[in-house]
This record gives sequence, C-alpha cells and structure tokens, in this order.
Amino acid sequence: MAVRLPAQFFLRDVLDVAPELIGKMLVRRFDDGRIEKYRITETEAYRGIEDLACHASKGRTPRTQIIFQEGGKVYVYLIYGMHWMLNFVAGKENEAFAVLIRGIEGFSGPGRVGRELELDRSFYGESLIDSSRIWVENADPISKIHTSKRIGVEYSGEWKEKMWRFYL
DNA sequence: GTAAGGATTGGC
DNA sequence: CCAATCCTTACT
Repeated sequence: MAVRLPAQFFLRDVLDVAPELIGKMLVRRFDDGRIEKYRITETEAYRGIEDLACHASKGRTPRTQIIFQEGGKVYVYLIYGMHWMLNFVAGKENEAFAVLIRGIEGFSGPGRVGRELELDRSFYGESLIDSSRIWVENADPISKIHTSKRIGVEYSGEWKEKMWRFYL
C-alpha cells in the first residue's frame, strides 16, 4: 500500500532528502481526474543562503520566499521563458533548502518533467502534504544511487564542485 | 523604466 | 552552436 510521504520526511537536511527521493513515486492528479505515478530518477540539492547555486542565496524576494518556509512545499519557477522547474522545499523554516526534480521515469531533464506534469505558477507554494493534485508516495529503497556535480551552475564558484546531484 | 540573464531544450 | 521566450532582479 502506497503511503504519501509525511511532513517529517521533508523537514530534514536536504542532503538526506534529495537522495532519498530517488525511487520514490511522484503522483500527479490532473484536472480531468486522471492520476499518473512517476518514479523519481534524478534530483539535485540546493542548500541554503550560503550555497551560491541556490536561489535562496539571492535573499528573500517574491520568487524565493517560499524556499525559506518549512519543508514540504512546492517551489516552481519559469526559466528561459518556457520551462517550469519543479522543486520541493526541505528543512526547517529559514534553512532555505530545495530539491530540484531533474528527472522522472520516461522523462529526462527538469524542463521535460514540468511539461509532462503540466505545471504552471499556480503550483507555487502547493503543499505536498495536503495537495490533491501533486504529492510523493513511498517506495522500496534504491540500493545504488549515483552522484555527480550539479548541472548548469558554473557561475557558483566553489559550490559548483559539490556532488549534490543524485540519480539512478 | 530599462536591461541583462537564467537550476533548459531542441533544432540546425 | 544558438534561438526560443518571458519573468525576475538590479540598476538608472
């Protein structure tokens, strides 16, 4: 029996949350009532205001404020004018942790994830604990998870060296 | 008000 | 390699 991940799952260090999301089931209930489940295959951790690759390092702005809230919420933003990036906020209030969902089974790349899930700005701040249209369910642990440097953060100095990308 | 650039993708 | 496409942020 699949169980929705509770708030406690997200209220931890993003370096625990991000790799543990690999293999979990991302569930989307579309407007027409159709429910699809996708295995999460790739994530990246963004860790607080000190992490220059993390949007929270720019401080609290209308766009980033959700990252500073308690874990378990959705952070979405539009990039390059066309791709909706799906993130989950992690950690306690003001820790400013986020996990970017970079891939789900059958769809590689964060832009393709957002397109498949039909995301838009209305998902900003959505609670993964309460929502009836997007949440995460538990699944058997994955034995072998790969790590690498994060993608597309060349501007972040020493932070680009962190091995904070996780994938099957 | 104006301008620069982005946690990307797909096509040439 | 580079255009697409538009929002956010910083600066005048």
